[in-house]
Amino acid sequence: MSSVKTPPTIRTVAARAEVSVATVSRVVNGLAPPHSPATQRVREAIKELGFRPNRLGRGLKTARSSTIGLVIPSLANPVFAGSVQGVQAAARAAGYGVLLTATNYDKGEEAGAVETLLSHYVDGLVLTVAKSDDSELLDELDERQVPYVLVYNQPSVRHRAAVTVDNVAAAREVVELLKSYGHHRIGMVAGQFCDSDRARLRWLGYDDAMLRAGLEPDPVIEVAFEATDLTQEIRDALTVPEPPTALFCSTDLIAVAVMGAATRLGLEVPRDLSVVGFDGIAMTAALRPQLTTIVQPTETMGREAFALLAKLMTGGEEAESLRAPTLLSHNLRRGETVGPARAGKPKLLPSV
Amino acid sequence: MSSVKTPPTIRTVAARAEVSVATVSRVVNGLAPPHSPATQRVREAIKELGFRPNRLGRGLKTARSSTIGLVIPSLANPVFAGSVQGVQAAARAAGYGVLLTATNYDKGEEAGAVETLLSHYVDGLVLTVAKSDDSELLDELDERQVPYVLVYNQPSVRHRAAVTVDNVAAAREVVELLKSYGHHRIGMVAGQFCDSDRARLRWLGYDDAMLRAGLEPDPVIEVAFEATDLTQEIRDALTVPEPPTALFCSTDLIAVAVMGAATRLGLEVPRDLSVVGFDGIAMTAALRPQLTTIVQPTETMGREAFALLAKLMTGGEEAESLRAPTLLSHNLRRGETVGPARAGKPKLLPSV
DNA sequence: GGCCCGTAAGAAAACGTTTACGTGACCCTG
DNA sequence: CAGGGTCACGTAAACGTTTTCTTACGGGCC
Repeated sequence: MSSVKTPPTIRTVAARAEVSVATVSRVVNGLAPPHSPATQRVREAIKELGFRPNRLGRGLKTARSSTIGLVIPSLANPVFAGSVQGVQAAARAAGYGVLLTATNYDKGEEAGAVETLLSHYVDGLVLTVAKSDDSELLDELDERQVPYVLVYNQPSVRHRAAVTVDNVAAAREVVELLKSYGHHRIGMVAGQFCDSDRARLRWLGYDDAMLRAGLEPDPVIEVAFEATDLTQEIRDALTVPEPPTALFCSTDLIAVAVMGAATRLGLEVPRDLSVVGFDGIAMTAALRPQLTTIVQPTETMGREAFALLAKLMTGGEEAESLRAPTLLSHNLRRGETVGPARAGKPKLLPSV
Repeated sequence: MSSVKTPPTIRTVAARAEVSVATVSRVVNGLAPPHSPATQRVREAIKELGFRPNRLGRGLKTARSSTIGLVIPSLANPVFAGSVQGVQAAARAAGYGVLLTATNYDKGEEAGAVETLLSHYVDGLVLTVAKSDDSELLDELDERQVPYVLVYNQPSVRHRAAVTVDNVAAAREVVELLKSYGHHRIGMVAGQFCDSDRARLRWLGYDDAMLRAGLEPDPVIEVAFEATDLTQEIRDALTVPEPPTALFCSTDLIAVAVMGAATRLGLEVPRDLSVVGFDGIAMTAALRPQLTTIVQPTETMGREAFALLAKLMTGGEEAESLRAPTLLSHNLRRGETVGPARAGKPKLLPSV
């Protein structure tokens, strides 16, 4: 009665088609003569039985699982969700499964996550890590010859495969845009540098552009990535002798939080304060005022990353040449959150 | 030189500890006497060699992969990202890997995705599908005795495991809230019903509450899930003899788009139009005005779903009793997008 | 002291594939 | 027609585990 019928194996098929298992395997893998009578019978048998090769068996033999691992800081940030979507789509098209893990911006978890994935025998990894330069984790992957591609990380060492935008250049563009609107005091709000080398690179671009423009960079306002209420931080940043008239935020999520804080402080964006983000997550386009930000092609980055990884995994001769950062082009979206620099000091609402 | 050292197997360990492979296996699985000398030696050997059991080999033998499949419509909607995060965290804690697939709201892809996952020999599935009631896909899973748990879906048939909120009741609450603000003409903006039974249930609650309150339900304004510019649709909906003074949106993403459209039409929320969402995605709390919406405990739902799935997979006796929808409690967040019903007809900006 | 039972550990057979190697059958060439 | 070469297919040995069945070894009990 409750007999669970076990799925057909290559042997069942072989019996049905009256051939050997080897022949079935060859047909499945496209190594058999395409029109021989045996092949035909095997094809029929496969169809009739609904046979699907068992990946575990195959994996055991070939030492590959047709599965890749994907490590990201958090799904709460849509920018990562975008790349995941891209990786996943590309992987599925190529017959790969995607094993997902989030690290919650915790460096310790990164290593654990990778270890777990490797124990699942993934064939390669797509990673977004905190730091991509002097990373023990990446060093170890290099040593163990595990193929991997970084996304969003922009390593300065040349032998790591990565897909990203030029964070430094993009940040410079932002500063230039703000300057063209007459801003002189431009602040930067960023996630903790130690948790994200992206934040650091964006700051580098900011700093460089400020100096180049003859402006004095403000000390960076460091905030938690997931913070949703930044009222206090922004209030503090604006109650100084010469408060910034514009804030460049290292992510869109932070920018949205900053805009919320501004409203709560009685400021109007962009009249009293200009705000610029970085990432270009979809929802910020629907906001009023629409966020001015650097748009990254998140899904494309994911697809690109998988494509690269696929090449690394098949391990061609040219693999070495692939181990270098790929820079995709970004796009400065001119939204509605940047306006002319305000002249006087803004009046803040008292805190409740 | 380029010799890739192959990872240690159970046999390597056995040799090193001078025991049989069976003993090693037993130690690894905790079936060996905890203090026998042999066990000690095995433990040492494992540590020294850095041995990790090969899941493929194990899976092949035990017919389980300690991997589950996760199917969601899209990662672009943070509400799904939330549940993924929950599932993933719980799964990892339990030693399971998570294979992720997105269907892009495409019913055809659902079946394909599941098929792919099953070919990876996942032990169970966590699904968010378009329709959970008369679904061929779910019927087939039932028949094949694949353990699965639905998330966000709220099947009316009783034998399907699911974790969700009470969509109907929540929608009723929304209508009641709006009514308490004096709204009589309340419109509903929803994703296509055929693509989401959630949208349908929320409409059901809306419809029921309207009738019960003696109000006349408007015809639903159906929009695409991913639509970002709804200006035209909202304009049309408001240029009728008696336009709605409030719009209940079936998702937060739609609500944000509606608010954007309202601004573009020269309307101020909530003065000219009240807007309510559904989902409670984090960013809508940071928006000004803050969105009034039904908050679902997304991450908890994910965790809960995995917990349920785990029980189903170990297939206890009591498994049958688990196959029923679990309703988690939601929360009506009173934000700033609902105000008193506007008396006159709003003036819309002309289209550009 | 003989018997039985419980416990520890080994031998070996699976699990579902892929693939190196072998064996005919066939064709082509000289 | 002999010889070699190609091709289609079969045989069987892996891949790394788990697990059933044995065997061996000590005690405890009468």
